[in-house]
Amino acid sequence: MSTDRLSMTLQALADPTRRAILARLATGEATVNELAEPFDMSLPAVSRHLKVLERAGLVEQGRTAQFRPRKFRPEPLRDLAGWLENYRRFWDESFDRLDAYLKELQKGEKHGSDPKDR
Amino acid sequence: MSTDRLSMTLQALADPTRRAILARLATGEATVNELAEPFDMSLPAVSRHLKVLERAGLVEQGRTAQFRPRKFRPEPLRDLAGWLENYRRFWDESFDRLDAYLKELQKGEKHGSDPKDR
DNA sequence: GAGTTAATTAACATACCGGTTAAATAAATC
DNA sequence: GATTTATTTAACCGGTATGTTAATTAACTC
Repeated sequence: MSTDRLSMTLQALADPTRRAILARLATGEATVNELAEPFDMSLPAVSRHLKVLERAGLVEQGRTAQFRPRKFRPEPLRDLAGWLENYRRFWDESFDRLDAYLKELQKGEKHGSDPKDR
Repeated sequence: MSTDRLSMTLQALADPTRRAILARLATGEATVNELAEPFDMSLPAVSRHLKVLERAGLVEQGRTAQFRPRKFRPEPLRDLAGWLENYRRFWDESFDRLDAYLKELQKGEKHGSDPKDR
């Protein structure tokens, strides 16, 4: 397997079980047992899927007592989205205007969004 | 390997050689020999990479004399981008405003963009 | 400290991936 | 029709992925 960041991310996501785990984690932290519950699969198998997601930087391991709660890390997805942008013009008809809008955002708001907006 | 569309797409993209091939094809059609040229790899190896990309629907095979020119198909990337959108809010600070803008686009322009714009 | 709960590691099996070289197929050219 | 050019298929190989069950580690609980 290729070991560059993007390849690892794509590889990690190329499995429905792992995408399901990620979707679950996007709703909040969870333990391995909780994550394994929906799947017809042994615990070690899930544990290994998690290791793949961790290697890709999509999941982070915490530690509380005998629990190792997992947490979702979106950064690799941001990078993947960035790579995908190179191809958006091939399918997105309104890409030109979207692109213009994004450039506008970037120009006028280098400081980021107002915290009270969230 | 998982055989659902999204998994196949991600699997296909999870290899730097295949991403390079795709990048090349995004600039226009090319034969297998042309595609293989930049790589330190046998022709059959490239041929098989192409088959993976084709299975994912990212590449289409043409036929002219003894040549089988390959063509880029962006649709699976559009779908992947769609999937990624579910997670954008996790990393994009300006997602709220972008989302608003996209909704605006969708509302006001159901007919698509003006052809003369392209 | 014995037992329970949470999770990983070890050992193993099967299948797939990505590369190789050699042979086969397909169409053009001499 | 023999040769050249383009490409795929076949046969093979080593490494890795994904699953299993059994054993181990780690921390809490009684």
